[in-house]
Amino acid sequence: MIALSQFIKSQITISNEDLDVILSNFQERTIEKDRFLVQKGQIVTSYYFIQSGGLRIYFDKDDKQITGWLAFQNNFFTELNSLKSGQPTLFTIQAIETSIVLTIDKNKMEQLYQQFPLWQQFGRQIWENAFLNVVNGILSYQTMTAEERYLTMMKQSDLLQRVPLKQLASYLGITQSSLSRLRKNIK
Amino acid sequence: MIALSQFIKSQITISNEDLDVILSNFQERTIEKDRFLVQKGQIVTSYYFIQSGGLRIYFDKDDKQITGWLAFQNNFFTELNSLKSGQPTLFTIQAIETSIVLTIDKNKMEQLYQQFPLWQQFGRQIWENAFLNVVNGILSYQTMTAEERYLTMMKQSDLLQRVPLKQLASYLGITQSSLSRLRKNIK
DNA sequence: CCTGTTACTTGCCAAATGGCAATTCTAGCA
DNA sequence: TGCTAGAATTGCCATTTGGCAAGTAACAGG
Repeated sequence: MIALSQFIKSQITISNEDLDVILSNFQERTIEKDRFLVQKGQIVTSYYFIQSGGLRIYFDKDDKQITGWLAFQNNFFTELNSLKSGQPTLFTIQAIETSIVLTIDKNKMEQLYQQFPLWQQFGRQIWENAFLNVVNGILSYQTMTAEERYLTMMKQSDLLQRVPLKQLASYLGITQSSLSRLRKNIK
Repeated sequence: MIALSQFIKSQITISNEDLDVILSNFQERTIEKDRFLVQKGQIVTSYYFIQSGGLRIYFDKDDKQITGWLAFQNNFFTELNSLKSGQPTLFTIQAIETSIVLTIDKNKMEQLYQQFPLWQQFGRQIWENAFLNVVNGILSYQTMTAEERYLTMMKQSDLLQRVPLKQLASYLGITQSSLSRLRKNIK
């Protein structure tokens, strides 16, 4: 759990003892490429830290899958809607590539929040950062062409080279054919 | 500050004594229609609760203003990028309509976080909710046409009736003429 | 009431994107 | 090696959106 330790320490100043208590609440889980961390209909009860690999979150619209978000290693991730509401999620979380995920139950998380005020601060900062990321996503729709969004996205992770085109296309808000044509122009 | 009290109580269970201490750190400020709460180049150091009215946040792209987000009464709001980084903001926050805003300095906020762990929880929940809102915004770009986004947006607040068309257009990620044409079709 | 400014609409045409289907490419597997 | 299913590309055409400029409407100030 070195990656997670470092990540936490980059956000808050915490003693090793407290850190160990916190880390002991995480469980390691390996998700093979293309397999699922969460499937639609399930109730999401955990937060996830991506130790290695990458995940995509998508949902079914009509008969198509819409990729809503992509997350890569060293990030926290979950489907917050279901987690907060306790309702079954509409989303599926799938591994882009075999990934190691550290999971922590939301009840444990709440418990740690109470136990360590510093951890509550950590949680707050995580969501502030997540918020900033998503806001940038919105801005990209308001100010960039699909082509610019594509180029920007590809810089995020070289994992994306191996993601099927149609998954990327729906993430960019365009169709597979359009993305294919865009890509031809770029070359 | 009744609106704020109610808002806080809807999020956390807090004693009236603690609540009073917290409320005493907020300052009321009235922003006339079209005037600015924050202007680009300033360093944002406060969080804002909109007691009444509505605000828009925009930035200059080339010679145009891009409306990045709209916020209405009973919501917390700030430009988090500048607030967290301490760098001058690229954004301007303007009153759509004369608004009463309760401001709290980020240092005071941090202090309260330390003093009341419950308040830290409040802060976390605010950002979780903000995150959810913005994620829904992203989804609307991935799954809805500009027309659907327009109709959805108009349901948010009747304040929007009075917002100039071009501000709405940039928020939707389209041009003013396109929105004008859309609107004609809808009628 | 006039005037100037700003907001909004519209026409024209170009560019971007979508929808659909046929074709080509690719990678895994018998 | 050859087959096959899924992925990606491409062609054709319709629709949406953009860019620009001209025209119209709304509104505030003198």
